[in-house]
Amino acid sequence: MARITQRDIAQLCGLDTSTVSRSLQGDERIHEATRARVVDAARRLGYRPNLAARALVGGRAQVLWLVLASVGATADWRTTHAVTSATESTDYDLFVALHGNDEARYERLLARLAQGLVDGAVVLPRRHVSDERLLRELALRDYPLVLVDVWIDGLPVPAVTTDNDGASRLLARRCAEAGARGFVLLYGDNNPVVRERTAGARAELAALGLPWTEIGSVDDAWQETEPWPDGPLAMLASAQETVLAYCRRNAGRLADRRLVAGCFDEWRGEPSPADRVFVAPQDHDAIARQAVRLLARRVECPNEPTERRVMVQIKPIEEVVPRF
Amino acid sequence: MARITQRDIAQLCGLDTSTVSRSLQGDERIHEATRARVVDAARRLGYRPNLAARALVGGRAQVLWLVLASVGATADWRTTHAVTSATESTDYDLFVALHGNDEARYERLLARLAQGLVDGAVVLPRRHVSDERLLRELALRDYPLVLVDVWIDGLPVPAVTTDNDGASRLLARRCAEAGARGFVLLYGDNNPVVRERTAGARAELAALGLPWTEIGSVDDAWQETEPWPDGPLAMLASAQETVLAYCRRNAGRLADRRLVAGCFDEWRGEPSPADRVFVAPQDHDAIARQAVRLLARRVECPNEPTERRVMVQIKPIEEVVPRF
DNA sequence: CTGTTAGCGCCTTCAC
DNA sequence: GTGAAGGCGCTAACAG
Repeated sequence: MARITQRDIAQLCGLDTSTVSRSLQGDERIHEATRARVVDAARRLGYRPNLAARALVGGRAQVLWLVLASVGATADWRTTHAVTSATESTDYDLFVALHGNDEARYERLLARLAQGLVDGAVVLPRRHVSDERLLRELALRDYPLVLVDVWIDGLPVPAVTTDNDGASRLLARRCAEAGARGFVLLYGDNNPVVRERTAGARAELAALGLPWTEIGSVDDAWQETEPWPDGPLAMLASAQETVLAYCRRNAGRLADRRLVAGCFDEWRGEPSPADRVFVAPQDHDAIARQAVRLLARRVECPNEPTERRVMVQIKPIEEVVPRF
Repeated sequence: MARITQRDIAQLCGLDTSTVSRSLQGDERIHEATRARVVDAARRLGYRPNLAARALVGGRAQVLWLVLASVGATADWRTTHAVTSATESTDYDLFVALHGNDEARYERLLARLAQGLVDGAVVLPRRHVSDERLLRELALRDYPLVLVDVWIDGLPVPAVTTDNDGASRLLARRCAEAGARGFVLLYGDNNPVVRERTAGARAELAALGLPWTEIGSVDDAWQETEPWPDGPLAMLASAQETVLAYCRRNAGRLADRRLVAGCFDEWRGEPSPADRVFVAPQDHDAIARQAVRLLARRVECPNEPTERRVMVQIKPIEEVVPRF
């Protein structure tokens, strides 16, 4: 695999390598005939520019990474494809770096970021992170990073996420409009995202004057400090699974009440204990586009101050008809 | 993001950059004290080697790619994770390059391969390939490539695949042992893999003296040139879906016969028209390991002749109990 | 319009 | 044991 370099072309054409370089870049100043000769020779020789050399001199590799644990879950590969597509329209190439939640692999990957072959990274943070030392270190160096879907409190890295507050309010309102008279909030408080969803629902329900209870774990039962008005009960959660698990655990109490359910992203059409089901579909494509846009800008204008958080609206809330 | 280079360390320590370079590589000849000083300074300054420079001088980037269309399908992300893990134990890092069956993206990706930032690639060929010009071109240059799961006739690139012939024979035999007296082979002939599976089953059934028919498309009905012996009928295919589709289309003819089914990889426990179901699980982990091993060797010993095809045995055939 | 020169960051002879 | 020098392939500033 004898590597063909610009020098080979230069020799063949009786030119200097710098002329070859300029010709290949389509430099205005080069005589059209010369350029044609060079380009032709390059093609004939099967010349491929050496990107390592280019990255070295340019200080840029025109490469972005998507760093995430794995691509098995639906949400993960959707994001993966969305980010890949979003990068299409830029001057960058995107590659996926998987760490499989393995500590060593994660460290190794992040270490590679600041080593000249990657200009920036979209990071899907691990769910149960104890120590984000490495991300923090990169952030300190102003290495271009963008988080998606989730953000990490205290980490000075921009994040592109759903407007969880707004989405949660919409979802609660739709359930109220469907007649719900009491609300069970199953978002939990494991991370900033679900806390924001809880807060949104809370605010909306307060405004509507409807009673609610917040459940930390699907195993907890809810309390009505004073009896709630008659009428359907709404269960709101991030995921379908949570709603179903809760209904299963509290089948007894729920047996004689009509139910409404609301969750994010999708309801996969399993038998449902709720009469009506509403879904708030996150706009993963838009999130990916924004993330890539933000990242590219951070790479190209490192000094420009950057938004700390970009909010993306959900797609219109859908009502799903569950199969029985 | 002022990049720290070996020169910074050299200045700080009052040494030459070459000494720094050697110290950082753990060169034997360097005075232990010097080495310690250098390593310490590097750590304090937050030095990260520039991999573009290293790739340039070394001619190697220590990077491998997995090139595939997408990671949505189960088989694809399984392979992705398997290849990622298999690379763990090598000196290479692996990144995933997705082309989404988009012609332009595919070309751009393959073009990048021979450009100094990637030492070799595991390629999961596209299913419906008209023109593998680019792969052929890379192969011609002896660029290190390895195909997995599938191979392409006439393409001089090593492939790591299941021993489809052997697997298919085993599957046929198990169905015969379960009492099947007639066989419908639904593998089709779209690609070399399924042709090999057809051939394997054919050979086994000939040896067992059992009758079979080969169906090109699930829409075709089968012919018994002379009536088959009484007893259960076996339907063999690469995927569960094919078996189910065929049974659906031929529900009438099959209604009064007992059925046995056999397929590759998995049977996802849907209601089944067959009493007994056998699955030949491909060993994706082993395939990935072999592929990475082969690729690494091709990168490191470019002149050494390479195996054209590596066959991996399936895992033991499983009987699945379908839910009704 | 094109050649000369210098340098990106690192590694590797070759000297001392 | 360490320094000096050269080069990997490419680009950019400066000449002419």
